[in-house]
Amino acid sequence: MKTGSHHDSSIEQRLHGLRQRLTPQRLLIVSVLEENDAHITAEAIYERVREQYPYVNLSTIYRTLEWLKKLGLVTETDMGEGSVCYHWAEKGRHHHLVCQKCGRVVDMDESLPCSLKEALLQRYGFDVDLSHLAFFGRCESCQSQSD
Amino acid sequence: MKTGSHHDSSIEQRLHGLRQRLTPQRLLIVSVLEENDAHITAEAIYERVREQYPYVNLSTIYRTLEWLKKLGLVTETDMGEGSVCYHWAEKGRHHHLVCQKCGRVVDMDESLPCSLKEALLQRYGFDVDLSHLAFFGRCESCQSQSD
DNA sequence: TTCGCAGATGCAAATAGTTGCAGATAGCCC
DNA sequence: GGGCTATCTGCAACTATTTGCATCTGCGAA
Repeated sequence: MKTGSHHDSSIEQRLHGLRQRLTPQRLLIVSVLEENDAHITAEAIYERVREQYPYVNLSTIYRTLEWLKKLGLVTETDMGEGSVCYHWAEKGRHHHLVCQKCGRVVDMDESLPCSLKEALLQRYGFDVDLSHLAFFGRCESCQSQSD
Repeated sequence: MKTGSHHDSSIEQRLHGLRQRLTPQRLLIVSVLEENDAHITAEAIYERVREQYPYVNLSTIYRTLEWLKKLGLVTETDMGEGSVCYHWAEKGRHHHLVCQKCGRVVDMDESLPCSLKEALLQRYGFDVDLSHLAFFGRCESCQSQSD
């Protein structure tokens, strides 16, 4: 299933430029991720891809997500919900604060993690890859309550 | 298998004081963790406990680790090695910087994460539970090298 | 346009961790 | 010391994810 040149997206061109193979499965997985504003699980991507490509295998989804992660095109976050979440990296870098009491998720921008990153580079010479962090704890409403 | 009173450790007394059940399995798991200075996986704890309690089940190990985590007696860290690591919480709080290139692990004390924690409390009103963090990236030696 | 091959995929098995259920038991109360 | 019960445990099944292997295929080179 080779898309016509007039359908080629910029991501296809970029991947082609990086000498990466573009299989039908990969193109579909990438488009599901690009179209998805929220985080998405591997299982949900699998369901979406199967709509157009019924014989795709779940292990291919996982392998492709790993490949995209390695290329820096996707970020992966464990929100503590039992499955890891994925997010198209260009849809904005941010992080999360997950309340362990009520489950509320507060988004956090990059400024504080960037400060930490710079401090770690200074102190330890270590260059942290701040892809997509999730910190667990208690939100404002749940702090006064005990367990 | 009830330990004699002269064998009761302070942790047994504390757990008893918290109205927590002390089963033979739990006592053994706790002692393996207390004796272990480094991080340890669930599987390794299982092997150690089986030496003295052959019929213990791996699901009991996982359940007990979850219970100890909830009590704040153990911390859990994913060092990216395929299994989560556990550490007796009183053996010192620290965090890790894991190099994705060479695998080297740099220990980090609490001061920088504490700064982040305070900043998050100020900015978002969110009280982060800094139990045992692991940040991934590149160490000093591996930064100049490409993938 | 065809060919060859490095790498992708599907399949099934494996791994780390979780869960439902029935039976066992720690420990409190009498 | 014995009884009772809430909770723990072992077992087997399950889930999310990874991996080995054989076959397929994207795509660059001729």
